[in-house]
Amino acid sequence: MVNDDTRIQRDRRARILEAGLEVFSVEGFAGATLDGLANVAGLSKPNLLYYFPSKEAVYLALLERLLDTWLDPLRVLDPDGDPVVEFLAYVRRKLHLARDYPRESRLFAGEVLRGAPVLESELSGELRDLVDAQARVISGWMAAGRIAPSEPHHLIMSVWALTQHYADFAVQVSAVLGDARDPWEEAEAHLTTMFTRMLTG
Amino acid sequence: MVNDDTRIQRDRRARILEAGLEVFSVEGFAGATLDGLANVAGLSKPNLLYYFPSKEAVYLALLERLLDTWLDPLRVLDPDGDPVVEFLAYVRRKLHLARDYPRESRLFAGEVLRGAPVLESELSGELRDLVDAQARVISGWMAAGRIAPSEPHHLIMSVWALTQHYADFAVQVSAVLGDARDPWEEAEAHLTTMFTRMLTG
DNA sequence: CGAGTATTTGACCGTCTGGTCAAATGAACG
DNA sequence: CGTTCATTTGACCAGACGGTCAAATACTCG
Repeated sequence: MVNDDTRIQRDRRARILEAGLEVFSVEGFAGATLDGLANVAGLSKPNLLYYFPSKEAVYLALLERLLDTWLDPLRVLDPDGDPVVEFLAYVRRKLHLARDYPRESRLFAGEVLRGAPVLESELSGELRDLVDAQARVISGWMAAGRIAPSEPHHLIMSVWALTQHYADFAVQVSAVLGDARDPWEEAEAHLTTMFTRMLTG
Repeated sequence: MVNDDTRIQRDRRARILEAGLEVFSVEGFAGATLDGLANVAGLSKPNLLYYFPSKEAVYLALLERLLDTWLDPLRVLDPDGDPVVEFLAYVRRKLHLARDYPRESRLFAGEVLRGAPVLESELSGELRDLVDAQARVISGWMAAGRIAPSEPHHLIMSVWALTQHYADFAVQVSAVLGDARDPWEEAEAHLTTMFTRMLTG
């Protein structure tokens, strides 16, 4: 049989990964404890270790699953579409990803902050290739005079920086804006304005 | 006597803070160990604890010192200057701060990522007040039609996000750009372009 | 049911960690 | 010189941590 995972195995693994996301994204890898992890997952510590061989294995499994999801929005840039529309759609997709999956965003941020000891190879492999490819699409648009010129790699990184900021620095954003305002709604308007002006020169 | 710190005390405290910056900014608070800290500082562990009562005290002292430095560039916005020049100067100052003090940037990022348990009060106090004040200056410029309209708080946060990104996610930036390019030089050009277009509509 | 397998757990272990303490060493100064 | 205070250290401790293990319990299926 290809899939000999029992119903229980799938359920437990899912609960552990969910707990890992919750815990690692706040406490970081070093700050998280197996006991805490097991607690959140609703399992005993040895029981958790029955499904994952170590704390690091949980962390690794999470990061592995993460990168794909994280890069997905970038894959969809359509070279034949309207450049401004296409790019703004990308910005919005990325912002919504940060809004809907802030724990994933923080997990990723924590990993990269610490020098990306785990993700390093994927960053200069998969990530770089994808960015290069999309940068070429954007370069094409610029060369055709369809959007204002700028450096495509930095343009893409700007999207990451600006969107993830609202998830990773949520506490700071709240402190600055106050509790009455909706950061995400305002962020969408702000980023739309910002990138529209950036692209239309 | 007002200052009864000996020469040795000043030297040791400085070395410990320097070591703390080095260690905390990479490993985070939880990941750092007193032994590691003492090692980097060139002291024995009990000796370090002779100058700071606990690991947390070192971390706290670092953060306390940090916020002021961190907000300084924002204080200098001159309402009577040319808006675009003033704002771009702020962007450049902030970018240079990130370039010259990446460890401080990462320390701050790590703290906020974890929910800012230590800095929380300062964020909704000192930080918020300063941002509000400068946001009013920018609002004034917009009302006078001297720069294109946008939401001032988000505009300021955009500067933070974009500049600190190059320090906090340095590994990722390097991975994307490759080793041959100079991220900081390119960043300055890119951010100048971006904010010029943003401000001039 | 019963046999066999999957799952769960309490008890345990070696190591690391933050922190203490008493004793040793060093500097300053009359 | 000797006294006094500042500094440094090796030895130590209690608790937390990651992880193991053998035994107990639940589940599956003939």
